[in-house]
Amino acid sequence: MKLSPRAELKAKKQAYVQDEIVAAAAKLFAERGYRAVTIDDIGSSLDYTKSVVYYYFNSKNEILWQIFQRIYDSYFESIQEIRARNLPPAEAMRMIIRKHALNVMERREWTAIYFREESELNDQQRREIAKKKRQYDAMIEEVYEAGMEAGVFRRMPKHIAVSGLLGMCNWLYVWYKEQGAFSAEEIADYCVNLLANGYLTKG
Amino acid sequence: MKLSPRAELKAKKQAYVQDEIVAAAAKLFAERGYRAVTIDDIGSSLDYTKSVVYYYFNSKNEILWQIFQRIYDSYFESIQEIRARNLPPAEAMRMIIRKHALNVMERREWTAIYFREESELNDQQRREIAKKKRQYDAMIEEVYEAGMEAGVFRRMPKHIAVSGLLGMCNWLYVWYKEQGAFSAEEIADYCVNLLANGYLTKG
DNA sequence: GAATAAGTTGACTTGCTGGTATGAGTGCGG
DNA sequence: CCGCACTCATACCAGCAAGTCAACTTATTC
Repeated sequence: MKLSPRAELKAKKQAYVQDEIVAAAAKLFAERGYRAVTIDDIGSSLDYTKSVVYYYFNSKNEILWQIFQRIYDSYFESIQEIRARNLPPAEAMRMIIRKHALNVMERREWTAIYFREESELNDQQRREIAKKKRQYDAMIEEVYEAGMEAGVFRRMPKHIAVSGLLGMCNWLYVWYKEQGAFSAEEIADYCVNLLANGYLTKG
Repeated sequence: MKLSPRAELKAKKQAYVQDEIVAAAAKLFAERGYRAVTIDDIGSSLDYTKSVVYYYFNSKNEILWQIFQRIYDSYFESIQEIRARNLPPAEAMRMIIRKHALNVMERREWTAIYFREESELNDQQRREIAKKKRQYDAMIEEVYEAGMEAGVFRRMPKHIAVSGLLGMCNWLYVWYKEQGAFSAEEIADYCVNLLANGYLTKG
């Protein structure tokens, strides 16, 4: 599909402003919760009026939906990339956990929305997200299964294992602070180690 | 302070109805989010009118605050009790994790509210809860510290360790289903084991 | 059975918020 | 220099939800 230079320019600007708005909205949603944030708030935080926001988006829900899609896609790609390398399970799992933890910390706000505001989506959106979450988990469960078969991972229901492992990482969105004493990388490494070997020093 | 028999009866009934209302509210808040639930909704779910709810509570916030206090207290007591036994760190930590995980699963809905709706509290309430959360974590960090000094726990920043351990447990409120294939006890045991020894089978 | 207290009702107020209508300013293409 | 598309502001509306209130009903006590 060809676009006139004019239309192209328009598309580019619109994409830019949309990004701006989504980012501003995400920040506010994460702080105060979706319902507590008004379109006015979102606009004001960028020195726009409400109608600017409505010019770029049809509804508040549309903004939220964008956040969900973008955050999910970025998570999905990260894992896809690791899986594509066909590494042995132990190596793959280590990288997945590390990357997942880093993603959570780097995108704290978006992640918080992703986990907290699911009930604000409509039925269809919720179904879609639920499906994607299952896909994401399933990818990692496959790795866990392979690890168990290779005898290198603890034998346990893979769903519980993966939910547990990801759980520790996901929780980072609650307690990780950028200003903290440790960098995201350091924390991610601690998590990987803790999950891989446990907190006990046996031997 | 002495109460007349009449006042006593009144207090008893009020306490009962308040419990009912708080429980109903918690269920709805957990499902749909605090802001999305109206006082009418809460009342209707018990075949009361909105006015009845306002007869027993002064405001919507008061209901939420009750939920926060009650859930925190129950968590706190569990840990207090374990700590009071002065067990060796490895034993204590195992019991703490197990009990914490069980608490999360048994009180899924209340826990969800506790973690999701903090932003709906006012400043003073938020400060109070933040303080209590720090206290709770600090108790467990002490155990972790003792374990490190005894040489039985992996050396790492205790705050990261405890946040990680509790994180896996806290996340249960997201994925644990009562109807699932495994009981809360089984899942708690898997978590304890995974956290203590890691997912790798070295040795 | 009167007096008082407890509990309940439904209509009302009030403020807010998502979304719309309309039109004014701006700048590019011709 | 005109006209059109694009961008954005102002004013507005409809609906909703928290909280209030005075009146009413039901228990309890003496």
